[in-house]
Amino acid sequence: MTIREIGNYVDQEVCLLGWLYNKRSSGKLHFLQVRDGTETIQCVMFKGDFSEEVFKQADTVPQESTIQIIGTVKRDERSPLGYEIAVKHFELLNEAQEYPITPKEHGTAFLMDHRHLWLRSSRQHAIMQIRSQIIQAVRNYFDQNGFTLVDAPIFTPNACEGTTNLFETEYFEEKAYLTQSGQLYMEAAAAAFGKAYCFGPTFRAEKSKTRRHLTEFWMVEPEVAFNNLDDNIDLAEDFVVYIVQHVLQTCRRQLDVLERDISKLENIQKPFPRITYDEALQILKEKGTPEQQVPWGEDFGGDEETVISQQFDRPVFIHRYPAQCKAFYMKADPENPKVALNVDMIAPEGYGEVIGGGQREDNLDILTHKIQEHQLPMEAFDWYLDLRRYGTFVHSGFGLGIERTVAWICGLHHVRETIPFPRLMGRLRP
RNA sequence: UCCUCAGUAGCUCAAUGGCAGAGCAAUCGGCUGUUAACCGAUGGGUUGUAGGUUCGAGUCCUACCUGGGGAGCCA
Repeated sequence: MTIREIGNYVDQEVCLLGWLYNKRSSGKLHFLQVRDGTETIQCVMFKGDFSEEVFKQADTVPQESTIQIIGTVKRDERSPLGYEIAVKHFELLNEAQEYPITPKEHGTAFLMDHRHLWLRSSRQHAIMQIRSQIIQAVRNYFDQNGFTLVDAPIFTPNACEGTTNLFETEYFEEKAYLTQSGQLYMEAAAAAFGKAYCFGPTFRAEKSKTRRHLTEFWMVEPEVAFNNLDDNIDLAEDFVVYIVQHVLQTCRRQLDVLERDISKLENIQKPFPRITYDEALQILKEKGTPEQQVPWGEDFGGDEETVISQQFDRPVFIHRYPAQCKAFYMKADPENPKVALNVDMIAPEGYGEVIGGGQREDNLDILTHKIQEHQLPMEAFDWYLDLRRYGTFVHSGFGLGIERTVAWICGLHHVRETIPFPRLMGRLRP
């Protein structure tokens, strides 16, 4: 029996193993908030039902002590869960030492130092359950739509985009880097399986300190043979709607705990607006401040993304950025080679870029030329160029950042709360 | 890397250059329906580190360390 399924046990006697989350006492009555990992329930003890010692003990149990409760499940409107347990038997299995996280407020640094304990708190508990459901939705979606899971390596011999800082590590006699994307490998997978995706951690050694950045984060990256840019956007749109609807169906209580505005999520239905980079610049011209006027050719910053996303009540796709600010593998638009066939998806409410992707360059000569142009080591990409030598094909894909998606769906201010043990610049512990 | 703010009790924060304090937590007592319960009492301090100015520094100055917020880059 877990508290999550307590509704099936009304008026029955149950045995509950858990931890004391909080307690209130009223002289002849104790109210114990007990959590078992699934939920928290109020357990009520009347003085007359217990010996002097046991009733006294229950009043002095420290927070987070391990306890066993035997009692009867009652429906009760006064209890937050709608049910409570009338306790018949109380046993202290382990008395906890003084618990550092109290029901009062704490600072971010203190909570992050105690992340291993903070995960027990109701808000963090709700966030992790939503994260788990988001990941389940990701897997369901691809599994049900003919994709094959193809795991990409974490050790890589070279930078696949070259520019950003990578974590370097020793690999026997040579240097290796922690992956920043599985994309190049997914292109190989698309040629082998048609529809493929990978899901795993990625690493960026950038010394960025913002609420949207982690040094280690999880990314899901589908890649599909014979999809062009429009097909790719269709896929991303369908995928995001599926994830949000799945969370709405499975995590109502958790969204409640987080006080998330559900109506904002119910809005997330097809179609999402699709605008070009040039149209996005036009929006900034009309709605942005003087500082937010981006000259053609430059990428948007967080503030600019927010201004653009505020014009819409659902995620917005921005496509065809200037090729000069995008990676070498992006295919240029045949109708205007100055722009790339890429797409970013900006989440609403200022949550920023959640998806980045596009159609890949499939021409051997053009791709070779671009690698030279970006001054990347040709030998590192020899295997990658093989994909254009042996049956090249139109293909597209994208990467979705799990933590930013969780932050958006949960309505959180900072991505550090969206992953169990965040890795940030200057934070490696716990 | 740059800009900016902060560091005082276990936690969150006060303290005009002049006696280092409150709420919560802890400990003890009270209360028969509490919802961050409430009421009373008790204990709790190398004011981030090193130096300097001053009769006197938590407070002013210098350097360093740590953390928060923001920027660039990105998912």
